[in-house]
Amino acid sequence: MSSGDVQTSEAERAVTASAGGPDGGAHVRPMRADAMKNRLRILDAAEAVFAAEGLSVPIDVVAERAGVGVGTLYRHFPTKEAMFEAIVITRLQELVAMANEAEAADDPGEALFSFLRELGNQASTKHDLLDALAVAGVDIKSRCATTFEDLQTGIRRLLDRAAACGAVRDDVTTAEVTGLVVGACHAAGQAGLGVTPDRMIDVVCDGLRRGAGHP
Amino acid sequence: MSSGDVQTSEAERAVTASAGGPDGGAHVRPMRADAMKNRLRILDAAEAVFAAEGLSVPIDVVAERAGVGVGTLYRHFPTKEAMFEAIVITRLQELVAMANEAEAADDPGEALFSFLRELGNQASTKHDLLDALAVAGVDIKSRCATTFEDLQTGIRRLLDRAAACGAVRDDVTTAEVTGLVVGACHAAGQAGLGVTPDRMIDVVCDGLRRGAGHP
DNA sequence: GTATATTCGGAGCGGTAGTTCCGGTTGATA
DNA sequence: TATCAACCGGAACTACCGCTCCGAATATAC
Repeated sequence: MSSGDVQTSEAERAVTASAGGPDGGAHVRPMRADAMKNRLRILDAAEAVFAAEGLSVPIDVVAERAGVGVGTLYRHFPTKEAMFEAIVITRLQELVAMANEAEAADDPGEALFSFLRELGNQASTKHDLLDALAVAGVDIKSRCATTFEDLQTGIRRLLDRAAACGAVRDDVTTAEVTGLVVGACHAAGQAGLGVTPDRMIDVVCDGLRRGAGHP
Repeated sequence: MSSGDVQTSEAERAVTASAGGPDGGAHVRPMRADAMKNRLRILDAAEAVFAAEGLSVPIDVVAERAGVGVGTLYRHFPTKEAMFEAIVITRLQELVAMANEAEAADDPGEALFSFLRELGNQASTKHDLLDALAVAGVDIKSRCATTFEDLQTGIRRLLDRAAACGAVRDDVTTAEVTGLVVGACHAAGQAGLGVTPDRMIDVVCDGLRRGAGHP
């Protein structure tokens, strides 16, 4: 249950630190006002642009949208991937929290299914989250790895609980379920064939229901 | 029913033309022996490399594997995409033929499901096919478009037939079914999480079975 | 054997994208 | 207000990739 506290670097938490007030460590002088303003603008721009275009968007686009030069951008984030992680990790945390909440629901089956639907909504709305989930497991590097494992754990709990009460089949893995949902979103993301992930996820949920073994 | 005859350019069919013997048109002198040998080596290398690495592989890799320079490669194929199409289109044609065969099967439901399983096998084995199917509908350009539409039609027939006899639900589209299968393969293609598409496609098939309306 | 058109090969061009560097600017401090 | 460290901006550097170009090599025809 280490999903609550997150590893954030000194530089990045400086925003909330000086925004929320003086924290314990006084040895780091607060960030300059213009620097902090720019940092927030960069984060806003990055969130919007990454959500709309995904990870493949050039970094200049983020800089332009934020009204900032690329140099400024690299002052705040050592690399493009670091910036990407800063955005994605909060999205993952939201999902983790959602999964933990769902665990308290009465109907284990419906708890799993509604979470999967929400996962589909998020993944098809935020293109960067979709990208992150699609390659999760490839490059296990980055701070996202921990949070992603938390998400995996949360989904596994939902899945196990639903399987234990016979709501879904018990021979599917967490990776397979997430793979199906993320895959559906990936297909839905393609323009030109007018497909929404909703019905595809319905099909997946129905498929999970079928063949449920021991009630 | 135009899935049998395929549009091939003059240059590309020259291989089979001069290999099989003199054809009708005598105004085109047969390709030089070394050129033909290289063309075949390029096609072999391209198929292997694209299957293993997908479309994103640099063209130098194909050239190196074929033991030729990139200049030679571009002599035979005007662009990288053309080479890619030359490989993918035959794969698509195989799938179209498979879909047409499946239409003659006794059990419409099982015909659809076994085809989807085979589609999954192909897509997860040949990485280039997966790439092509994943972006099908985005760039409707290229000669693949026609063949891809043939494939869509074939799948639609299987789907309609299965829905008509009540084997599967009747509210899903062809794009959704292919999206689910291709999405599953996409997830399975990620190394590190050890997932095969088989069981995911099983889940999809079960999901299609459920909610079948009018038998 | 010679002539010639065809083909080969890979250095190089142009464009893209991530990252660095440094002169100019500006907010914080006294 | 004056001083200075921190910060800004974008030109430039590096790496990569698709593609072109042209002198060298060679298969084919006579």
